[in-house]
Amino acid sequence: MSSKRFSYEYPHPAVTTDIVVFTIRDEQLKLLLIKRKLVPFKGQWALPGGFVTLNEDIEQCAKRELVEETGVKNVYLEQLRTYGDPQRDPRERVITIAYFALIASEKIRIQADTDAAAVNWFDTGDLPKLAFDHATIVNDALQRLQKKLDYSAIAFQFLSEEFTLSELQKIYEIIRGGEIDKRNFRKWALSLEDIEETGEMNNAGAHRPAKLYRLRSHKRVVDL
Amino acid sequence: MSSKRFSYEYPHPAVTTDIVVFTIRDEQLKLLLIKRKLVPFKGQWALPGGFVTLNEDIEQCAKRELVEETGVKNVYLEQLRTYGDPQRDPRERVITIAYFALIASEKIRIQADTDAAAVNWFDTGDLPKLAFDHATIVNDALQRLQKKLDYSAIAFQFLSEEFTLSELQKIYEIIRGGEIDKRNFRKWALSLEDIEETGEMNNAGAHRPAKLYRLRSHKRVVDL
DNA sequence: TCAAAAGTGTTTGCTATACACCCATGA
DNA sequence: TCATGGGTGTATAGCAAACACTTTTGA
Repeated sequence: MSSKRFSYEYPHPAVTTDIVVFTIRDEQLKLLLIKRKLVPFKGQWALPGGFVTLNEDIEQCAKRELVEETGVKNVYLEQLRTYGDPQRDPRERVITIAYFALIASEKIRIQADTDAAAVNWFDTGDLPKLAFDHATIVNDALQRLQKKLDYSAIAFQFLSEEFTLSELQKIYEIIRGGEIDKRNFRKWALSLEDIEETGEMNNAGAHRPAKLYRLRSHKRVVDL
Repeated sequence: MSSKRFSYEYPHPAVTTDIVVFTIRDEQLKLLLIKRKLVPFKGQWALPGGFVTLNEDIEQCAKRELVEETGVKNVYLEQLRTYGDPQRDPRERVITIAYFALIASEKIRIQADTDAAAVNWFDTGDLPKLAFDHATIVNDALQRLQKKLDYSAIAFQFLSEEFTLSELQKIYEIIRGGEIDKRNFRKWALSLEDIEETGEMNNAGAHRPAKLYRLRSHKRVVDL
């Protein structure tokens, strides 16, 4: 059988990565999905991802798949969890390492590519039926995102280098799903060690211009 | 080649689980290691673990390997992280899903088995040189353990069903690596929703007997 | 009666929350 | 001049930290 060239003494599962990419846009938390071009689950929406090749690191694989399938790059990426139910893929045993990615919406231009028939952003409150166990993965990612808001500076990943405090507050409100008092929020934000004024102002709209801020540590995720 | 019976169209990495098992004993945080019987790293100390078989869930695999190699069962187990550096195993591409386990020291009777030449508990402050990238994995597990102390009831996993507040305090002191004020600690512990007196006392030693407590939720890990 | 661990409250500072008005700009 | 979002301070309550002595038991 010339199509089965890779042989092992013991059975080996296939290994993939899947990436849960979030952004914030139109005042909503959005999730990036692709429409599958191939079986199984052909035509259904799924997380971008794909098989780990033999000589690439798994994080590299996640980044590569993301570029290949959606055109998205330069994201904040962290490992979420590995899913290994023996039945999770109807083809063969596939273990997937899920990643969790955040990106500022201005940095993106998505485009469907080789393995995807379409790529789109979905409101996290209104997702289509997902292929495989991707609904579970998305749930876990949402929980992780919410928890991490409280003890890390992860929210800054949704903003560009320079941002106003109102923009930052909006991020927290959208992800937490509730209003936050403006004065208390600003007091808290300004007490963070690694936030600083740029000196510039954001003149946008018929209202008082807002001061611009940046992270001193250049958008690294910092434990608070 | 009769020894290579498993063939695939694309290369598949091997997948293992490795388990970082902690306990507390002799007032020290201890880690369970096995001495490798086989190459590579024959004779070196390593985390217990082994290959995922085709039809078992990865968590099942971790539990099975733990029993097989060390005789340890009924542990608290959670997934830590997946490690996939292409060079981490000299034999072939091996991706490992690391787990993180805690057990009360009284519940254990360890014993070396098929794949291990020896099994032993090591002080986490004084570990031998470890095989593969296991030193990295252990470090990650230690960090996770310390962080989780603050926002979960994970420390109870080190105790048996019934325990005294002094025993509980000791756990926190050992893992944090510092003394804690007794009155403040008790105030905090007793304010936890799911701790309750058993009514029994612990008459041990030439001193005042201590009240015994238990967790209402029977030692589930609860977010605080 | 001594040694050894169990048990017990109050004060103080910090941090989170609640809350309402003036400011600067463009249209 | 008006609509829009930007910007600011104080009072209160709840939580974390500091701190020392009495109690009960077995040897």
